[in-house]
Amino acid sequence: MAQSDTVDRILDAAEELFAERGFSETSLRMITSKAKVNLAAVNYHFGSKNSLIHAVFARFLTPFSATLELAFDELDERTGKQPATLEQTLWALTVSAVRMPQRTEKGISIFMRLLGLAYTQSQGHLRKFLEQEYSQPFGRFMNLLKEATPELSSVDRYWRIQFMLGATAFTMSSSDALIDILENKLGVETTVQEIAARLVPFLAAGMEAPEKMLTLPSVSGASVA
Amino acid sequence: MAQSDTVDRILDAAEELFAERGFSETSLRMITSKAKVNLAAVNYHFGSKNSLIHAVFARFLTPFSATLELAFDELDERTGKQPATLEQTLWALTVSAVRMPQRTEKGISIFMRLLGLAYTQSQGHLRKFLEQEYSQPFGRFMNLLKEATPELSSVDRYWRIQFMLGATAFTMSSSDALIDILENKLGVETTVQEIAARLVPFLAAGMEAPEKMLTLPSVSGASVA
DNA sequence: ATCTGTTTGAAACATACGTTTGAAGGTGGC
DNA sequence: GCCACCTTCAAACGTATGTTTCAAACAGAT
Repeated sequence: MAQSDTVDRILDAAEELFAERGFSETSLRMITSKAKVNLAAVNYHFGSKNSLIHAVFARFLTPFSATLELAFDELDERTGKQPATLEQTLWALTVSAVRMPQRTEKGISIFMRLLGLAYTQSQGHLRKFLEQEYSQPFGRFMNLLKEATPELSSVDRYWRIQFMLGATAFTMSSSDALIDILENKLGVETTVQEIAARLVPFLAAGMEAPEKMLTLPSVSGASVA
Repeated sequence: MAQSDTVDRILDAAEELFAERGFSETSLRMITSKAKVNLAAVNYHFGSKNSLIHAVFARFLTPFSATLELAFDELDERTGKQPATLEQTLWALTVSAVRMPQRTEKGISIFMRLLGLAYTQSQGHLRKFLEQEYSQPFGRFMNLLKEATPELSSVDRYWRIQFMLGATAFTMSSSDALIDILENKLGVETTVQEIAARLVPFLAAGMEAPEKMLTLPSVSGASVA
């Protein structure tokens, strides 16, 4: 029980601290002291701080991508020959994320926040690692989106997918703070699951909006259709 | 020409590096060497690295918030007693951002990326600084949004505003990379202005989506409406 | 009980950071 | 010309970081 204990304690502490403070802002000493583990243990078990970051992601991303593949399989089966709808596709993704086996009660929000950080804090090594490890389910998701929105031009689809990713990553990456603000302002308590459930209709509606292109006034005289 | 030259050179270099790499990942030595300025100049002219970050934001946020107030004034005048529509409000914001006097051609994307970072890299001091300096135009924008979406519950409006902010900040903050990817994939060239023009209909549609709340399956049996 | 390979521990290493110092340059006013 | 002030410069300071070292502790097998 020696090894796995130390390794897991490091992963737990690192996961939480990374989610709270970001990668650069979290030192190995913070991690090891929170994990009640010797400083050298990180480099012994993981080799480097960057590899530790990869390990933190792999620990939840690998089961997640497996769950996701199953959900997509199930979706393919259910819809048969005709393509899945946009809401079905988004919902499959959401359900997979929410259903993930959680280590702690904050598991899901840590998960989301880390994904957001991965996208935002453009750490080159992390992006490379994620791309080469999890490109398959990602590509499959993209294909489903394409089939679900045949009326969109490729260019519009491309940008709207970015908008979706942004809305999701951004909101989820600050979900804790945003939940607190809402509680203080309106006295409403919220879970990450509820946020996800609100997000899906928003994204689907934006994705399926008519393709009217507005043109920007070049200098003056702002008028709106 | 001595003082202003050094100060501006520092601000230019800092702005670009912060946008590229984030705050913690950018050292004063990188900034001063890019600006071809002595290391001590930053602490001499700005006092500290944090104050430099504030100065970088103030330099573009102050004129922007002035432009924005004017755009909102104009909008109020044009719509008279009845509230502005959602698209009008978003459009006023977009036009103000795009019309900002640019120092460089990349000005607008740097501007967006920094705003995104400010939201994401939860640097306590930055958030505090922005809140107390620019709360007025922000609050005014929020009020316009509220008037434009009277059918939304407060909670839904709150979350959908976060979704909008996320889609915008995220996309704009990576706009350079995303534009490159699109060019390589589909051979289409894009400007930041075009992205903004595509963003507005997406956001408006998402904001005005019907408020159906989907419920998440707790354990198994994923079925979608 | 002893040996072997693995894991922990305290300490040190080299490096990078933000900041401070004090002298040297430069500039305008008198 | 001299003085006062502002700005630049090279160097150093103290601290924090990721990583390495090597001896001690431990575990399981023989």
